Amino acid sequence: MVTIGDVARAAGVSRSTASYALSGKRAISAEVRQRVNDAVLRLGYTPNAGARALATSQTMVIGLLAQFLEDEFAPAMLEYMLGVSDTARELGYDTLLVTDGDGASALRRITDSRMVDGLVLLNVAQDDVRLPVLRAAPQPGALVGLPGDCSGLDVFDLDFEEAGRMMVDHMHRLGHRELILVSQPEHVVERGGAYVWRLQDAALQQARLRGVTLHAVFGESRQPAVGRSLHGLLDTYPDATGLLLNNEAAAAALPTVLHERGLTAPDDLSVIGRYSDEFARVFSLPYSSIESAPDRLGRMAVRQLVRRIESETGRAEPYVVRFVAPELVDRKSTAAPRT
Amino acid sequence: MVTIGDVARAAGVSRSTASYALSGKRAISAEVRQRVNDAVLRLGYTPNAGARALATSQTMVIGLLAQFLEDEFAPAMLEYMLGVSDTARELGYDTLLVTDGDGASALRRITDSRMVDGLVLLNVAQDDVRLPVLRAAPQPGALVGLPGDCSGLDVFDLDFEEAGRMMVDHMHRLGHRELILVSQPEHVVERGGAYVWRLQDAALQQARLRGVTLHAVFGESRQPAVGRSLHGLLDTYPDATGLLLNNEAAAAALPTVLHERGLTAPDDLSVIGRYSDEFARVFSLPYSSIESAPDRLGRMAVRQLVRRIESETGRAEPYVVRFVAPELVDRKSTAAPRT
DNA sequence: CTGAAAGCGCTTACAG
DNA sequence: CTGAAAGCGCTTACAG
Repeated sequence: MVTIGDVARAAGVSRSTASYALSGKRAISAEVRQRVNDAVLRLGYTPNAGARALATSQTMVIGLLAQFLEDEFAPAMLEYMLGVSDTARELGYDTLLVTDGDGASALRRITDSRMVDGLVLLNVAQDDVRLPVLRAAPQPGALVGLPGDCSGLDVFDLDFEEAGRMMVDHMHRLGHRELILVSQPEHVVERGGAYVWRLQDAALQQARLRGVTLHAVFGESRQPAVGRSLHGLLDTYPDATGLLLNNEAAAAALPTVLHERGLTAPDDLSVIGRYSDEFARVFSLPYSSIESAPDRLGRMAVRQLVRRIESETGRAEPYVVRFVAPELVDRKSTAAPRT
Repeated sequence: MVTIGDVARAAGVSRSTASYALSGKRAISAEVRQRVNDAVLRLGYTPNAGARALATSQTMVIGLLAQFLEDEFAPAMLEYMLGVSDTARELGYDTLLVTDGDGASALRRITDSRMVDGLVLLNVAQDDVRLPVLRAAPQPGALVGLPGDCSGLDVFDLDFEEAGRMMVDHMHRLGHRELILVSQPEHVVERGGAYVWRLQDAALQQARLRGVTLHAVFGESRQPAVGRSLHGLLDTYPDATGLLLNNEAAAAALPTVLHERGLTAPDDLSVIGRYSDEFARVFSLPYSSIESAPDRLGRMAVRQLVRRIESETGRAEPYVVRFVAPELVDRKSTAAPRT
């Protein structure tokens, strides 16, 4: 292994001078800088990450905690992960991916051992057991997903309340008076998936306001249950003319279900989902949707995290809770109801 | 930060004794061991990962290189990633996720700086530019995907040749005499996605052997092109009675396409894909498929990698190239052709 | 503008 | 069975 000592010797300078020449942290004569750079190239020197971390207390790694729970939809998670990983790299950080079932103890392991400079948590629950660990950690943390208690952390999420209202208003404006809202499975709610009820409660309230009947139900997230459950709903509420989906798995399953029933959107049924444009493409989903902006949320979380990591003042800045405004991407799956 | 020095002082022993008590690498009196353990618990000590890495030259991290290319299908990649990450954790390793566009220089960065003890590469191409870098690295590497040159590396992949033959034979046995094989986009082939032609060539040969007409074509991987291309194929080969898919995006788009044409599998068309059971569930795909076993391949790669990392003899063992035998998962999407 | 030295927090021969 | 010391490869005050 070639060390900075080798570089220094080859350049005929001391190790400290070699180090400073590379970091640029103090003035170095042009000639010495040149000799050091030449030596680096000639020997193929790269600083040892562990040694640097030990000396500087900076690892240049951020931890990404992603939980892949049985009843959650993995492909949706991937988009957040890539947003985080790509942004981290742009800002000079590598990403330690943690997918442990037990997120709290994994988090403790990573933070206590100083493997990372900061953390991004995905899929954050109302009363997330990882948060007390994260608050107690010496590293700053950023969340994608709104918990009950945001203290001491930066939080980024879609404005699910507004998304719920938008869905209802859009349908109401077209003339719909009876709608079905399919949320995530009840398990997700029980586990504290706050976005489920944030969207649902707002939608229900808006429906009351507009005089619209809204049947709010929990969906499923795995085949074949998700398909069966959609069939059941359409059987149960035959007069509903619009379908709102806050459930990626249900959205992915809907084309098949509609096909099996011989229905077409928007002729027979108007449909609005809540997922990203990328998700729509990947799953060939022809339904209008509220853009969930996973890449943007991942970027925002990492940017803020790195700001806190890198600046003294950043550490002390007040914590932020930032909501992305929902946007409706029109894919022509809604229309006036059949009369 | 609490260090092993703090633990040693609290336990009234030297730092080396504290270290040995924790590692168990030499005999320690029961009483001292007890005092050290108590101190660890009381102070909440966790070893500093960077310091340990520096002292031992072991990071207990493996690097996972995943390339998300524009014309490849991300959700399929996720399954491999989780197989790797979960297995790594079981074996005591964390996972550094690298998703850089430029895989070769990212790989060099990770290996030169000694951030990882070993590497798993996904999505390996015939003439993968990352392989020379990996071979030159001091850490061992394992591949998921078969390159042209396997020297110096452990390689794991699905037996795509056998998969191609199985698809053709299965259809032939049911009485089909004209089939369409939809592969990945031509870009994937040009970039060296060897599995595309490994399956295709074997399928073509088997078709000749059986007297079956096989139209082998490149598909697309993004909406809306993938749907249009499937429509085009069904228009071009109206007499084909069976469809073989070596293209996850095409499989995901097929339900919608068949719906739009008013076709049903297997009544109007027999279909076999090549994807995992998990993928079938996630995308609600009702088609029989050759199991691509991403989790198993990820596990195998990590197991072998860790064996090489951890044992002296493991380092020296001959390199392996191991193929997973394809299995056909029957979802009742094939039948005798309509006469 | 440059160098000698201390220190980051571990592990592990070397001594006893 | 235990301790004092060296060393892993860096960075960064401290001196000049």
